[in-house]
Amino acid sequence: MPPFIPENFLPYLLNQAAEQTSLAFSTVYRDRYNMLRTEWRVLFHLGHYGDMTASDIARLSKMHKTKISRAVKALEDKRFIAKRAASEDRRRDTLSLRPEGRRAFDDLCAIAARHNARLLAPFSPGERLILLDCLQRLSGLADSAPDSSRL
Amino acid sequence: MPPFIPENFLPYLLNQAAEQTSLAFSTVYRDRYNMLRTEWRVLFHLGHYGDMTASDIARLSKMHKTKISRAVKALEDKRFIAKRAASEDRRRDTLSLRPEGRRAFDDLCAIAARHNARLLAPFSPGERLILLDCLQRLSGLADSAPDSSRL
DNA sequence: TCTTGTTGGTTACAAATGAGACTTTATTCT
DNA sequence: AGAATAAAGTCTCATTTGTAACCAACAAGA
Repeated sequence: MPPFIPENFLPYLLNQAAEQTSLAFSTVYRDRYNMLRTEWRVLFHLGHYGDMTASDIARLSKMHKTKISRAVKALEDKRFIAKRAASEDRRRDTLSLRPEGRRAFDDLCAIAARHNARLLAPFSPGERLILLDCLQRLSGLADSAPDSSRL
Repeated sequence: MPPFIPENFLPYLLNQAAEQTSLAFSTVYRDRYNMLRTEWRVLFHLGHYGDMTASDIARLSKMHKTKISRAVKALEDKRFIAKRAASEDRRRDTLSLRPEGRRAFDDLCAIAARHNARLLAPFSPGERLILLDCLQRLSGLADSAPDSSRL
């Protein structure tokens, strides 16, 4: 086990890495679409996984529901997404991307993909595989991902 | 290069991993010492690297100076650290741990080390090496670490 | 010396967040 | 059916954070 120094303390290391890697991209969605990170995340979930309710997003992204509620309202105001009452349960609203939101999603995704590639570029393919795998296990994202349950 | 899906997007992945891994430990310093994360970080820097000024901590940790200023004040109120005017430059204050702060640091460090070991336990030694190395490179922490400049 | 610019640190105000109460609708149990 | 419980989502308030202005001390140049 490596020695306990700041450079080996995972919570600290992950936080720093997260901030460093998020910085450049956050200016993109902020400057281009005046979005906050939570809004970009909600947009991303809807664009990637398709229509879903706020609580679906909460389960997937592990964000608190109040954060999502606020992001949804902001995205509605921007005309990026639309709400419609979910078929049976009148408590739920199904969220979906409007054409304008789809365009923003496509645009941002292209930039995000490039950004991600640049971030991963310094690592060897083997390192990339291990890094991503470790992070997925640490993040607990695989636990609730919709795709993994369909295997 | 891996496909661009949420589970491979580093900023998102790192954020989720950071939140997951920080959660358990944040309750420790909060419940035991009523500290915020920024306070724990400042305490940690002083405990690990020795006396330094607020701007030293800012450079090392890449935290904004207002955050540090507030954390320093809170730690002073808790009697964990003390300020004294830095020798020459009367703008700077050298920060140092009081005995009480040292005790808290030792206590929290022991718990943090155990926590870190538990987080790293699921990975093989090879994975650990690569994970930590990748994260250090992504975090930019190595850039300004005082030890690396002494090599 | 007297400006001009820079740095360390604090303060003030606006914006974002978290925790929990609250409303409405669905579910379960008797 | 009626009461109790739970879930989806919103709202409110206290806490935390970010941005920028600010003050004091230093530094450099005319």
